[in-house]
Amino acid sequence: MSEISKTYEPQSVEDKWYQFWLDGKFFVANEKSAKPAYSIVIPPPNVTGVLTMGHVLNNTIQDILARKARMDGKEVLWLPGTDHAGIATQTVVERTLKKSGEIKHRDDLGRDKFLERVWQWKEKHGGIIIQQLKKLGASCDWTRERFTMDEAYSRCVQKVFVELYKKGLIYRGKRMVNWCPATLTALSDEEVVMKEQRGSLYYFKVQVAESPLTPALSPDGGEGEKRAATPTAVSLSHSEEEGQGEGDTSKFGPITDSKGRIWLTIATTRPETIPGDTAVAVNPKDPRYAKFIGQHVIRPLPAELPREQKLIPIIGDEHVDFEFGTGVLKVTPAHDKADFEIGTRHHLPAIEVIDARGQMNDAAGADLRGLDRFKARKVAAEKLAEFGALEKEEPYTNNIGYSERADVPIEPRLSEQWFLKYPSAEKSRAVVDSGRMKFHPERWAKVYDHWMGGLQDWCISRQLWWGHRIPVWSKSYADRLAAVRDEDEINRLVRNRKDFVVRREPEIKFAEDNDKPCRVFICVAPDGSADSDQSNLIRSIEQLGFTQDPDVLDTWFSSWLWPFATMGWPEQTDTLKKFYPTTDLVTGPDIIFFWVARMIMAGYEFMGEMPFKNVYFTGIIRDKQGRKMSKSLGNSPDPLDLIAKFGADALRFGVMRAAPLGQDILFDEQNVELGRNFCNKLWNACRFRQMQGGEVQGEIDPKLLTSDDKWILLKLDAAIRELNTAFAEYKFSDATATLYRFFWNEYCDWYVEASKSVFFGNDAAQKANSLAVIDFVLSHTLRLFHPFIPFVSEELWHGMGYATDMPENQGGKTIMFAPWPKPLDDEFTNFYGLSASDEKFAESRNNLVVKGRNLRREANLPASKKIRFVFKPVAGQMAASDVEVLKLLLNAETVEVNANFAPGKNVLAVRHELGELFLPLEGLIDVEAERARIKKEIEKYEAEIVKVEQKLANPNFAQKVPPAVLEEHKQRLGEWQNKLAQSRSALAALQN
RNA sequence: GCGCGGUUAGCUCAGCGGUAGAGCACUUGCUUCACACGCAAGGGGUCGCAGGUUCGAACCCUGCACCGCGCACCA
Repeated sequence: MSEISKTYEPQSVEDKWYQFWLDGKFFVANEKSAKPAYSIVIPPPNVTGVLTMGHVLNNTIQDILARKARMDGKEVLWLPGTDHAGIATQTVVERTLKKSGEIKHRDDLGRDKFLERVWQWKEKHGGIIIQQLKKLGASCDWTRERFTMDEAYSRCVQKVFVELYKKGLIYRGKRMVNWCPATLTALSDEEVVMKEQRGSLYYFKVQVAESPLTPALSPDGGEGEKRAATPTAVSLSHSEEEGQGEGDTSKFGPITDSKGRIWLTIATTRPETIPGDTAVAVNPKDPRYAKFIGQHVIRPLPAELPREQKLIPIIGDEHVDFEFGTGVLKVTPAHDKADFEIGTRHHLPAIEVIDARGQMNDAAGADLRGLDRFKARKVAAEKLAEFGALEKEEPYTNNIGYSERADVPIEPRLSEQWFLKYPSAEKSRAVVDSGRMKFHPERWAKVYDHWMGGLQDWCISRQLWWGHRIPVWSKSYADRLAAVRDEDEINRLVRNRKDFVVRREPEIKFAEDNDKPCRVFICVAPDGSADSDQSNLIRSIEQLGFTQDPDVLDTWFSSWLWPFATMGWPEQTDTLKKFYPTTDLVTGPDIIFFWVARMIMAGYEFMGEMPFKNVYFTGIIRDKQGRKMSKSLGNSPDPLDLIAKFGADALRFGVMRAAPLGQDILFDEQNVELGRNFCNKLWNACRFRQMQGGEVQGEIDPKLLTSDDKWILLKLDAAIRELNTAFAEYKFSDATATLYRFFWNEYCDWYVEASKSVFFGNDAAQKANSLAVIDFVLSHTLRLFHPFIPFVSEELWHGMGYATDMPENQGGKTIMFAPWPKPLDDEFTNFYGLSASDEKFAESRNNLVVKGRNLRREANLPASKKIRFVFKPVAGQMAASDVEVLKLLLNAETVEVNANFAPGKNVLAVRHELGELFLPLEGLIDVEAERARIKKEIEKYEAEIVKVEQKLANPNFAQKVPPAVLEEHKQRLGEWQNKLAQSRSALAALQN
């Protein structure tokens, strides 16, 4: 520290050291190192993203772990990179191009041109978040930075696709998917969030087509039928009075009108899908409706169809809950997941009535055609009302799926997509259940287990352009014979290759199926280079008329390979050998299914081993009011602004202090301010040391240790132990709290203040020894701080000269590799004669100081006024050095030690285990105030004594309590009684 | 509906079987020669409610209430 400024100025320090670390290649991991490995892969942020508070939390923790591991002597790899983030990036680029007026839709550019623009965007913005991480101090090995669309990475994705395709785990199917009408792509179940939505429940009636021929249709003639045929039930209104309360199935039921027609009432939230209904379902056990199974109803929409095309069957299905709604369910296999399943069970046709954009198509009929689905809902209800079929519309709130990203209701839609049956699921589930892989906090293991227990196949294809294009080429043939004509050529092309799969759909049976159309799929892993074998193969199959699937893969289909695809897989690289499985993964619980679970499965499937040993789930950062941080709320501070204002260390420290294990964090700028103040305190404490002059002192002379020296060494020891515990449990907020308490309260407030009695004196040997203690404590403390506040600790490490004291590779060059402090061992404590009684004495003396300061305050004497104290030791002598400390800390003119002091009038007194302290007031005291204070004290002591006495009086207590506890209580009682006696005599003295 | 968190000082949170704690905020006094991004002293809580276990409960058990989250959903 050549120039010693009064306050710490991070701006002038941080960039300098970051560059120094980079230049020194201190972040670079060596896979050939003999040191034990520690590794961590960054959760790759979106390539076009900017740093958020969530990133700050997450990456600070990773940096702390990485830096601590280096100091522990580990070979550390913290592997950074970014994710291509399919939908997010494509949307951003497309929106920007639209805004600039360049295009109206991405089709205007075409796929290749558009992708070119995305790449340009990536080159321009992709570096931003990386630069921001550097600002934060992240010690990633930037020489190994990866991107999920790097060429090598893409090859991994393709290889994985082929392998899973070969195993039959990836398949193509027309299924009900979550369709996003805004982004026009399918989504996985995980990308759908349920949201409450206010709407209406529409009740409408449909006529049973077989009525009014009722008598012939009911062979059994049960209860329900009677009701149906009862003339009193002709009213079409289901008034509320009819029902007998909730769950009363008599509330609804078939109704026969005056013409003998039977009507069923259906409740729905989506009348616009009526044209897509292909059945009406009732529960076969429902007495009201069971007899109608096998009959038909007349579907009211589209209205223009002839009657015979409106007939849809009434089917029986256990899925129908007869307590809910009217007990009659309309079945729309093409637009509802549950209905699709019913449709499959009953071989119902599926009629699509809503198109990809969420608009009604031709099949929806003349009334709805071309309308948006929500508009169509209103129109459909109006139409039903017009026909007299709408019985009522009541307000209704239900949960519906939203596209998480586009924030619009998803449309369940039948669509041909690629699906993955998850591999290695059992092993992946077991590894967490058994505790071999640890989750912190542990409770997430249960969430994980639950999800793993209900795995649904993963829809992996997306109708986007930005991403890994599906490596499958296909060609349709009108009949099998046409396919056979190409077969020889295909076989020739793919002979002796392992990186391909050929499949025909549907499977062809010889002879009889010859005239059915089929498709041939060839799945190839291209390697990207222009004149490779694979490229030739692809060229050849394209010449045969095969075309590549236009879809890309879900972003997470590349992310789930991150822990090994970034390390050179599929080669068995030295990096993989050294650093896989990784040690810790630090991420948010919101991507436990998206990412964590899938990485575990990929790890087992492709590496045969778990990808990480520990997973630390951070909390979610919220604002002061507990709201999630979001751009639209504007409640998300820009971490870079905070760094500019307070410094990166301050931000790190503040966030860590506020982040208890796995709990959400209510973030407030005050946290950062606290961090800033703390760094400044550290700075100034070091500055104080510098101002005492002299070289770094190495040797501590045990003979010259003061009680304060011994105390602070013991406190340092305690702090190291606490920190180690906190690290073992991933409790970073505990760690920062310990650092704060140790450094600010114990070291600065007590030790440094006490040491001034030495520095203001003139015993040179004693001064040198105190400096040696300070240097010992500070050089350890800076190391304890380094993982949390790397910049200021490095600055001070050099500025104080501690670096020069260390071997080159162990702190001599950088604090990054200085060894993590060990708790003091027996040899040390014996040599320096440290014992628990030293600790107790110093604490006791400090307590005496507090009491003395109280006396001064009670007497209303200004802190600056030098006054005389008299100390009457209870036994033996107090060391002169301790008396000096008393004098200094009490800001006393003098502390007179007098074993025979007999206080006269107007002398404030306080009794203490070390002795009595007197403050002669020479007539300045406010007697009344003092009496009031003592009376209050007496009340407190009396209350405490009653509490303890009651415990001791309980006969059970003495019998059942451990002896130590009993003894402690007895002692405590004695202490309170002593204090009480003192206060009483003090009160008496004042009455003189 | 099932599950998971939470409920402790004005605020944010520790404590998880033996004298209720921290930081911030608040009050008072300090331009004390490292630091006003500071120093010193202080006020403030029947630990959500009701039972139970125990010599003893903020802490363990059982219910309940409220807040938050996740999963599954019924039209």
